[in-house]
Amino acid sequence: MSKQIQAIRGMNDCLPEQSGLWQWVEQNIRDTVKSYGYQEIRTPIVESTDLFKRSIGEVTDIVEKEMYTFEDRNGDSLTLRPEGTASTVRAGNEHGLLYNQQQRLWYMGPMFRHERPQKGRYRQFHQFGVEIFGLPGPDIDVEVILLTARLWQKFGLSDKVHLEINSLGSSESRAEYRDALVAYLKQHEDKLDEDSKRRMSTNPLRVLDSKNPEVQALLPDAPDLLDYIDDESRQHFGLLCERLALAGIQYRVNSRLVRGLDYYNRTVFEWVTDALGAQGTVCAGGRYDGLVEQLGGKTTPAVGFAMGLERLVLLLESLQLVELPAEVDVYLSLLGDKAEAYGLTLAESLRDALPGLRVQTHCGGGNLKKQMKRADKSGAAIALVIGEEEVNQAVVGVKYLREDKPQTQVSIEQLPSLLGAALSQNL
RNA sequence: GUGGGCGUAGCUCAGUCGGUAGAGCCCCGGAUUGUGAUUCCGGUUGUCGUGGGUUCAAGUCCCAUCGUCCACCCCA
Repeated sequence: MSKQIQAIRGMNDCLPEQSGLWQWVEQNIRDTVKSYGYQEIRTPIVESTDLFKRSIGEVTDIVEKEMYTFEDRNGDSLTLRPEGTASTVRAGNEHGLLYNQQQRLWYMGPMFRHERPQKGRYRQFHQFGVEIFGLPGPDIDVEVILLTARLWQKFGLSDKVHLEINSLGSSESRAEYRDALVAYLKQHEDKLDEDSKRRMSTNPLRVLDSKNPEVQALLPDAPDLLDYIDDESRQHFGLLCERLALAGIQYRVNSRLVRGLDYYNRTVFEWVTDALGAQGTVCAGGRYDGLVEQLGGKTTPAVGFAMGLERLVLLLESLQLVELPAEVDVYLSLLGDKAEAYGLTLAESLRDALPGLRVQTHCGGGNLKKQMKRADKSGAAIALVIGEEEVNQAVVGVKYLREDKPQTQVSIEQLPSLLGAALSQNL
């Protein structure tokens, strides 16, 4: 036997056992964004490397060491997208969707980051995201948060996640704060660990969410981000908080919440769970009013978020909140050549008569015992039994696999209405 | 990129002091000529991740390597 080829590290197969839950999640997401009037945008998985360098920030880990970057045959540097916002903005600029317009867009699909895999973090992972353009006010910030809250509701996760919000202010006030923070940290440099010292030069704000207790101990006396934000941002943030409260959304202001990506300003938020180990952020986003211009478009306010679908699915699995219906409603057991030939066309006519009915036809022959085992395993509520007798008399045996009802025999004519009534909940 | 745990049947795992490889589940057959899920009986399943080393002898000890999981970093 030759050596088996395996999937690439950190890239997972979605097996039949899991695909049902994934489809359920995806369907709920599609229904939800539809109910807000958002439109889908689909962009390529591969983009110019420069797009991500310019948007995410040159010195972020994502760009420095986590991108799947390779050369095209003509020497261009291409990258498998590590997130969805940059591509959306690129497409929006390229097709004139953003200038002087309002857009409420969503996307869902695979993203790629070359990190060491661990629970809730994979090299190919999937994100659902929303990007809104042309709306500067806190009202739309509230709307996208409400949309996420509605999703938790649908998923039965409302009491498993909590919302943290913050404002980063304008890019100017953020820079001011950054200087103040660095000055403070410099005074206490002897107490900082290696990571924090490194962050001080690369992304000082991220020292704020260090997990090192000694570093954390320094922070209560450190300058507070919310003291530094500009008046307009303060007002924006005040309205955001007010309207969230009005909408009945529980939140916690966390003035140490910063986002890793460079392009955020003003509102940032995170939905966090403690049920996923170290990767507790299941959804995160914020405002990025400068990015469209940074990528060559006209100044356009924007806000959005991304949700990690693996984390979401992991959460749903671990809490066992979702009970999916069986994949099959009716299993057709066929005994003998005559019944086998007959069965395939009968199944087709049932699918014609009852759209939505899931019929599985037994293939491969075998005795009835074997076929009933298959029927049971399929999850079907009803097994139809057809042998030569039944074909000759134009009847079928109807056996109920999930309830205590005697097996009956009905004519072919009556079968669709009987199935329709028996399975009305599923159809 | 750094640290730690784990790789034995399709799956979950046991395997003592180094002495010729085990269980449960799954699957298959039978008890029941055409009736599942329950019960009983029988059966199949192995490059012990890979390569090297120590040894009379390695699943077991040592080294390397690959894979995987968890954590750090970072992020959804």
